[in-house]
Amino acid sequence: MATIILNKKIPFTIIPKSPYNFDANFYKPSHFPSSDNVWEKGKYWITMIWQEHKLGLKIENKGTIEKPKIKVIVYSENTLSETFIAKLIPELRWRFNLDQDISAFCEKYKEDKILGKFVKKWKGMKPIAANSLYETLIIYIVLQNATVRRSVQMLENLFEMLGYKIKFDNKTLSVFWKPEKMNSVSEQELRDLKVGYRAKFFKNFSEQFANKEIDEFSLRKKSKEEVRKEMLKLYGIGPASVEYLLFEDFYFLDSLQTIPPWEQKILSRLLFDKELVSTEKLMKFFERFKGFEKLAFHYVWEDLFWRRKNEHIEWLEEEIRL
DNA sequence: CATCAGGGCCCTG
DNA sequence: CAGGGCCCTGAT
Repeated sequence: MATIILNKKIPFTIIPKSPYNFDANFYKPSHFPSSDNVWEKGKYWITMIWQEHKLGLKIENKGTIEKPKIKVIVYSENTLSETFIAKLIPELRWRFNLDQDISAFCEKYKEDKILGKFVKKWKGMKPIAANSLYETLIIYIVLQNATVRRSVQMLENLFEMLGYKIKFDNKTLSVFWKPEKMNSVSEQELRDLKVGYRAKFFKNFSEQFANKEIDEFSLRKKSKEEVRKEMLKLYGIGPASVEYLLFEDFYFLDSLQTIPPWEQKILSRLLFDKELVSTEKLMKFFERFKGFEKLAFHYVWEDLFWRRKNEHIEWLEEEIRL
């Protein structure tokens, strides 16, 4: 696959709502790595396919948590019009969750005996989608019933067959494909990429996206229960995936209905120092953060994975099967 | 070498 | 509502 070089660039500055924690938002250490994005402290690169254009985004932190400011450079192959950029900006504001106000949460729990230390450490951290809904669904499917290594392998195999490589700002990254493209290949061709039974899930929802039966933009305006209902209709999306979607992709901060087995094991150790605590008890633990149950979960969860970058946590390593 | 479970979900009974 | 099957892999 030939690498497409992106030479044209358009820079601009955008201001997120305060508090906004650049590094904790653009980089989620609990996520598995994907070649469509890369993070360094204060910097982030991601690819995007938007209105037929393959874009490279370089995003830099130029502010602070209290006074956030972000510099964006959009790289492209062809010159982009002003109207294109004008329409792109609101999408970036959504994808990187620049407008959601979480100051009430940070204020309320900064002295909390459980959450206080996490809020102090990660003030301004919130969910960000970064990818489109379609791309996120692909990621959630490769996550299912697989170890990290295999999830990475499946996604990279898919990139190789269906995606593109672009080079900008000295980074070579993958770009996702459009649903139409995945819909046009056979189930067997997908299976050859070692995605197993997931092939039929991919085919199924790629077709729905290609036929415009799913509209991400109207979903964003719907209530949590409506989104849940719509997403559960998708073949291959069940309770665990929907739980993640509601928070990470639709930004419902209170969405905590189920705790999947892997999360259950890790939270049991982390919060209760026990092998296995019932999901009911774990859910009850988060009840005190009314309206912010999942955001509270996120602070505790990501903090653990940030810690993992610097210290060796034996029991955690055993749960993260590579 | 064989067996098994894994960061679920679907389908059946 | 419980439980088997699904794909592929690495661990045992």
